Amino acid sequence: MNGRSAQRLAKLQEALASGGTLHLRDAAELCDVSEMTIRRDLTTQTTAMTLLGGRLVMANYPGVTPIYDLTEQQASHYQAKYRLCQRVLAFIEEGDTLFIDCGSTLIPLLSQLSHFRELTVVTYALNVANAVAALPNVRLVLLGGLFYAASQSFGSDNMAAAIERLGINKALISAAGVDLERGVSCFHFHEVAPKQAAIATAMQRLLVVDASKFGVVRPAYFAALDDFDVVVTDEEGAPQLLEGHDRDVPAVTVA
Amino acid sequence: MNGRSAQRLAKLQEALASGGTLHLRDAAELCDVSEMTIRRDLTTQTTAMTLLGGRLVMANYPGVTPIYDLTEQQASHYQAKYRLCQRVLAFIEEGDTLFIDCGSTLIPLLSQLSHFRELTVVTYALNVANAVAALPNVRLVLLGGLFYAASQSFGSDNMAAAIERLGINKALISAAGVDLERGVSCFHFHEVAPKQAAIATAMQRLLVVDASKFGVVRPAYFAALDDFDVVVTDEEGAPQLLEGHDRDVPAVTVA
DNA sequence: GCGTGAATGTTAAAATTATAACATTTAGTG
DNA sequence: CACTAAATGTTATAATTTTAACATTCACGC
Repeated sequence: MNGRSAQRLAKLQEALASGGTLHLRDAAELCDVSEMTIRRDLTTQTTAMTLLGGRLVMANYPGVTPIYDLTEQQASHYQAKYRLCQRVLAFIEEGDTLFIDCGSTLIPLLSQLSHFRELTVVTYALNVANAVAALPNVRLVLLGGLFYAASQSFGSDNMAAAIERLGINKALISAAGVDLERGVSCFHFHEVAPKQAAIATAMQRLLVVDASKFGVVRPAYFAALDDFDVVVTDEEGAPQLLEGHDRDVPAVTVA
Repeated sequence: MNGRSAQRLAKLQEALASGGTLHLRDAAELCDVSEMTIRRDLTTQTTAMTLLGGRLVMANYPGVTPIYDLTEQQASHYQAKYRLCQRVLAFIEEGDTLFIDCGSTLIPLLSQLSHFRELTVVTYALNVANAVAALPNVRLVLLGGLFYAASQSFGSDNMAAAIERLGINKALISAAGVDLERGVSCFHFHEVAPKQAAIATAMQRLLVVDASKFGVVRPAYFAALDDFDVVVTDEEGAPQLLEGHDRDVPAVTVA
């Protein structure tokens, strides 16, 4: 509705672009208007900024993003994820070189890695890289390429080759679908190459999936179930789902 | 001092690790204690979390980090950076493939890129990648490798080769030191290869430095001043510093 | 079991932030 | 130049968050 309002917001957004927060007071001063005007700008226009306790922040930054505060249900859903990652943690040893897959499943694991003395993490996901970059005791190797926003990860021609050059100890792989007959699958085709390369090189292969993925098939197939050494999941019934079909199946660990 | 307190904070930190905020109310519920106890945990123990307007956030996340709110001086210092980037913006054209260097100099530029229809950004810096990842209209190519926390950037053997395979239109290079005689330098040696490769391949080379860098020499030399087509800087006196030494010097643009 | 001190809970007051209502200024028009 | 409407400022009030003080519970040694 108002050009000047948009200009102010743009100016403030520049100020925040490099990270940080701006107190409403300072924002008002910077634009030479009253605090109330900034408040109104924020409610009138659509903007990527939010007011959080009197401070202006970029709403789309990780660490602020879900202003959809974790409520009870989400908190309990988080509990499940957390337990899953706790179980994964038991497989990690001092000095390991871990391949960590994209997606949100393995994110809760990352901050736990601070308890080790020295680790190396190899990943092709931006959200994983950001979490690991904050850990001083973990060496981070990011496999770059073209960015795919949908999975917050990178893809490139020679990613498989790059992975195979690394001495990966344990591959932690996530999936969107796991079916005994039709194997393990994900949503995005560019994830297939890195996943397969990691499975091929790693000394130990862990599939980390919550139970909701069982019996589901997704567009991009990337492995058979018995390509994995261990399946880490979170439901009591899961082992039965996988066993007794007179097939080779990996050991199943329930969180 | 207290094990249970530390445990609670750890639990909360897990919850926040994947990004987002947690209302004090929910945090208290999650730990099954009163809000006051969480408050006390936060003040007693040293933690990476902060309370921001009643919400728990990871203090070390970009977008929250400098709780050292931008005050007046910082805001004016920001103004300088902002003007510098505004000047750079004038060189960018629709459809460009930009190489964007690491450091903080070019960060304010990135949110401005949303005004174009289509661009491609090539970088080896994590902070640049994060800012660009949020822009739907910009293709992001991140050159990966081993992460160097000091410069928030990646380094690898074949980075130069990877850069040379890309059709880079304009290289936006930053520096920590610029000296007419002793050339352009930076702090970290792993930055030399990507910078040089970008300078070698790009069709147009822009050196973006604020005036405080003139006359300064840093450990890692990476280019002569006349390797650049344009120098973008922010002080009136700068052009004179560079001209009249009967040498080839690039065009200088003052913000 | 009792006493002790740390940990936690509860409550009230202070400070801050958010909202709403109304006043004032500003830019544009006839 | 007066009129109008949008934009902005001002002020009061409500809601929320923070702080401080004091009460209660819990764990542990005697």
